[in-house]
Amino acid sequence: MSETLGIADLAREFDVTTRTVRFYEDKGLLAPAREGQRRIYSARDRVRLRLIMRGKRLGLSLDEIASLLHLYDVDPSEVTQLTHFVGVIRDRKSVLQGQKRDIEVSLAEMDRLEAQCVKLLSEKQTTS
Amino acid sequence: MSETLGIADLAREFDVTTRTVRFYEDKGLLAPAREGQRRIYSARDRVRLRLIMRGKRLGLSLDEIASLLHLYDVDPSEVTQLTHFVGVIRDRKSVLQGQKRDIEVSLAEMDRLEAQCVKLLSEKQTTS
DNA sequence: ATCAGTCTTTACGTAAACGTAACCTTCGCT
DNA sequence: AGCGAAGGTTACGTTTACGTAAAGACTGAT
Repeated sequence: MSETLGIADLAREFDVTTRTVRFYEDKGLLAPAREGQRRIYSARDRVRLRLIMRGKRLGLSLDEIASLLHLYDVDPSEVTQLTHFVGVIRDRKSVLQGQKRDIEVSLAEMDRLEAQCVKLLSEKQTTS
Repeated sequence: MSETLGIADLAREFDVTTRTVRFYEDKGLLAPAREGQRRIYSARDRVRLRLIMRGKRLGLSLDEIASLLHLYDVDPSEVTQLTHFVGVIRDRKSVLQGQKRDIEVSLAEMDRLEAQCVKLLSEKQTTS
């Protein structure tokens, strides 16, 4: 019983298909080790897949996710790179803050709608 | 200078193409009046398009947006419809709350990364 | 009248994110 | 040795959300 993590294990853990995992590898989002032909996934790969899934829930494209993942890989040694890096991060932050606002607005609307419905329902109840 | 709002006006206002606006009509998301052949958009159409754009920013598919828009149209007279309606709203709310959480986590990570970079940059500055 | 500009319908093209199918290897059993 | 399960590659199919092009209609201005 080896502790190596195969593709099926990983897919099961994140509730995706093996096809999806291989597709992400084609896209350069994952780069598992190989034991002969077979893919072996490390803890780092799991972290990456977790970030990918979060990105997807946020509505990012795989390309966008790829560039975000790349942020974590860049060796932060050059000042120019670092400066650019900070810019990219700030851009993403403002996008995320905008999305958060949208969500809060939508949630408020939903609360209003829900309250209206509940009220209507309770009225129907009492008159029945 | 008529006050009627044509497709180009609407498209410009929301920074989309006319193709997109017509596409949304095909999908049942918009239903503008007609003056002969030409589409005339009302204030209600503008509100709808605004909701559509917000849905898109939240990563919803057009089909999901359609069903949400439909929620606003339903005549809330039937109890069964109302009950179902409330269920749909609560589902969407939980999805949005999850997304909000994801965003907060991501924002925290970005803050961390940004702080790291700034720190590194200031170190490079002092040693230059 | 015509001519540019704006609108219409119809329809084929496309990029993204996988699904699905076909076919081959390898490993652990019995 | 043979068999099934799991993993591999290759490649075509599918859906979504439009882009883009073709070809005709209408409308105001010159």
